[in-house]
Amino acid sequence: MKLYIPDCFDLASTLESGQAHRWKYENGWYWGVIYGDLIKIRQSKSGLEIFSSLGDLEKLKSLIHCYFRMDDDLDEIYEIIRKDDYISGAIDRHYGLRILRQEPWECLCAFICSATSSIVRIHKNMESISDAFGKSLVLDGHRRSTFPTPEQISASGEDKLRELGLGFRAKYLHCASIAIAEGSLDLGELRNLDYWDAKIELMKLSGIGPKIADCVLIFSLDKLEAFPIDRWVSRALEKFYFDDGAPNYQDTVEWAHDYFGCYAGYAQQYLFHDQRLGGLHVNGVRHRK
DNA sequence: CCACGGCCTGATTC
DNA sequence: AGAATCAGGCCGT
Repeated sequence: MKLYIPDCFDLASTLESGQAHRWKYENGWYWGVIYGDLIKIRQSKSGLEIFSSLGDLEKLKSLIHCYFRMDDDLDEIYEIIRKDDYISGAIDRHYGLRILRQEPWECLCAFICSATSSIVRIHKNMESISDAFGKSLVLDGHRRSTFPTPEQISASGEDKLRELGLGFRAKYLHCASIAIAEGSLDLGELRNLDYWDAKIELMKLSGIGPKIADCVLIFSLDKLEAFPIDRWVSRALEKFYFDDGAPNYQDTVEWAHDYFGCYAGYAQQYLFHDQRLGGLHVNGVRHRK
């Protein structure tokens, strides 16, 4: 299937800016599982080419539109957040990077796994969880698994998650799966709350602090003012905006709202990605810090 | 309110 | 090679 897309879209930087954790790049194609469907996707001059394991193309078309937030008017967003030369440079270097609208439960799990971990390990954790509990899918000889439901995970227990290599995060993930399976938390409902109220609800879960809550809110629950502050963003803020060190987490988020406005989260994603890439590669050579 | 140690374990660094 | 250090936080004290 071929899909027309807005001019302002870059598949690679969108999928490789650390928001989503189950995409694999191979020979020009990105492979991933969304909405219980294994798909492969690539970008060409004319649009997106997509192949699906289920083959319901009309449905897939609207899901892709939703997942990549094609309705976001990036040029308008850029205009609002382009407040200075630093953010402006980051925007220009990663033009077309979109925030994703991921499935909330999978997104929550991924960021529970992210605590003091590394990207590689998060990806492995997510694959192990899927392979252990999910449903098998096949496309062009590639086999992947769906991400399991809260019920599938809660039925199994913390020990199993530890065996899968989650470490101390196993308890947090297991608790979250129970909370959602038994209905004491409805992630989808959080879309109806405002940013701060939704954040409070998420942080009632053990193991979910302000940073992970912000990631779930921005990457899956439509709160584009969420402003996750991790090491990388913190580094960018101290380098460009706070000579004497950034204030505490919440005050910094409020500062971001005042400074960048309602799309502060988009600003965060560009700062994050730019900082991470800049730190990883200087003159094409990988180095630390 | 802030500072600190501990938590699991695998990847990366030295 | 083998040992240390670090990695997209959070919790309890």
